[in-house]
Amino acid sequence: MLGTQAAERLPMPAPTPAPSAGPAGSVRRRAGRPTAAILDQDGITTAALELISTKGYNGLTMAALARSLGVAPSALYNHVASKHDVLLLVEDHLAAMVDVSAFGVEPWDAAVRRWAWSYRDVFSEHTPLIPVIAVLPVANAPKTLAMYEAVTAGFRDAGFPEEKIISAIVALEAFVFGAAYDVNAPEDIFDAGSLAEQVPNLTAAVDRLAKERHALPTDIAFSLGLEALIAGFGALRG
Amino acid sequence: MLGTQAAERLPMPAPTPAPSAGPAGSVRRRAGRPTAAILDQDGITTAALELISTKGYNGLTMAALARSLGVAPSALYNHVASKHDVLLLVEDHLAAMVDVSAFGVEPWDAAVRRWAWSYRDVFSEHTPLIPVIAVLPVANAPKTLAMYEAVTAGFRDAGFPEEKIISAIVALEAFVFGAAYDVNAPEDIFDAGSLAEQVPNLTAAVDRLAKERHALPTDIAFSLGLEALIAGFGALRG
DNA sequence: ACCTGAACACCGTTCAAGT
DNA sequence: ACCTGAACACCGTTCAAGT
Repeated sequence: MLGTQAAERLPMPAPTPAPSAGPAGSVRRRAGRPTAAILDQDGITTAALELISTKGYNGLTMAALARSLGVAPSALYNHVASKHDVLLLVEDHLAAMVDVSAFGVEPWDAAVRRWAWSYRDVFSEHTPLIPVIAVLPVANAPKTLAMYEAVTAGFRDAGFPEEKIISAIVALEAFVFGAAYDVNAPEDIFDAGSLAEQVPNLTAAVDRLAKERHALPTDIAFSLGLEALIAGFGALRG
Repeated sequence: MLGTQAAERLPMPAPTPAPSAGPAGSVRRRAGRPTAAILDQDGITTAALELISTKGYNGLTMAALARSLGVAPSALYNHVASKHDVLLLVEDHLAAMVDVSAFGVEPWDAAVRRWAWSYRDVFSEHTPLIPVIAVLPVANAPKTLAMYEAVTAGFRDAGFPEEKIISAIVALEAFVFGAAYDVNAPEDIFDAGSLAEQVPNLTAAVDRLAKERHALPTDIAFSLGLEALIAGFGALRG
C-alpha cells in the first residue's frame, strides 16, 4: 500500500516551497504539527459526502478520504475515532436535510407525508447508512435528535396520545428504511425468469402490476404503505 | 496471512496417514483433486450458518469458513463465485424458515400477521443480509421465490385485487426489514442524555412510553405499524 | 473437476517521531 | 495538539500446479 502511494506521488519539478493544504496533488508536507490544523470534523464530513457522491460508498475508504483532504490516512484519527465515526458525521448531516418543516404548519397527515417521502428520498441514496442510523443512540447525533424533536412535537400538537408517539415514529421509520432499500432494487426484481411457471400466482401479479401501473413500482408500494400507516395512526389522535 | 496459518498448524506427532475431511485441526491434505469432492453448496451454507451463530457476521470470513470446512480459502471458489454468493445461500436457507403456513388456512389477516412476525424474527438475527435480500432478484433464490409465491397466492385467494398484490407485499416487506434492524437497537436509543432539556417533547414522549409499556418497545412499535398496514390493506379486498 | 499454496491488491488502525 | 511514515493484522480473490 505504501509502495503504491509512493508510486502515485508525482515527482514535481521545483515545487513551490510553501505547503498547501489543498486536495490531492499538492506538494509533500513535512512531518510535525502544522501551524494551523488542516482537518476538522466539518471538512471531513464534506469530503466524505463528495467522495460518496462521486465514487459511491465503495469509494469511501479512509485512504481515499485522506487523499482528498491532502493528508495521510493516520491524520484522520486525530479527529475521528474510527470509520464508523465518519459515517455518523455523514448521517447527521443528512438528517438535517430531511424535511420536517410541515409539522405545526400543515395538517398532521400532510406533514407526516412530506417528512416520510423526504426521509426516504434522502436515505435511498445512502443505504449503507441505514444499519448505522437504525441502531444509533440519538444523543450521538445532534441534528438527528433535532429531527426527532420536531416530529414528536408535531405528533403531540396534533393530539396524538403521548405514550404512542415514539412507537408510531419508530414504525414509520422502519417502513422508510426498508423502502429506501427498495428504491435501489432492480425493476425486474420479482421476475422469476425460467422458473415462472412454477410460481404462477406471483408471475400473474407481477404482470398485472406491470400492465396497469402509472408510476414507479417502488413509489406505488411506498405510497400504499405510507397511506395505510397514516390512516391507521391518524385514527389514534384524540 | 499464510505465515500465520502455518504457525497455527499444530505439529502433530505421528499423524494418522489417512487424510480426514473434518473441520479445523485435521491433518494436512496434499495438493491435487481429492477422490471425492469435499465441498458442496449445502455444506458451505451449513458451515456459514454455524459460523454466524457462534461468531456473528464479523466472524464470517472466507478464511474462517474454509477453516471450519477443513479446506484452503481458495477451494471455496470452486463452488461459489464470491462471498456475496455465500450470503445468498444463507439468505435462501433462512427464507425457507419464514412461516407462510397460515396462508390459505387461517383468515388473511391472521396469515399476514404470522408471516410478518416470523419474517421479522428470522431476519432480526441476520440484519447484514437485509441489504442483500432487499435488492435480490428472486430468480436467484429458489426458496425465497417459493415464499413469495405462497404469500401472493394467499393474497389472491383472499380477494386482493391482483394489480395491488406486489405493491402490498413490497410495502409489508419494507416495514419488516426496517423493524428487523429495530430489534437490535439499544433500549435507550431515544435517550437524549445531557441534551434532554433541548428536546422536551421527545423526552416527555420517551418517558411516557417507558412508564406505560407492557412489552418490548420494539414489539409495540412493530405491532402498531403492522396492524395499521393490515387494516389498511384489508380494506382493499373485494 | 477440485483441491493446495503462494501471491496480489487492498482494508482500517496504531504508534513512534517530528514540530 | 496534530501532522507523517512505517508497520500490523487483517480482508476477498486469483491462479498456477498438482492429481
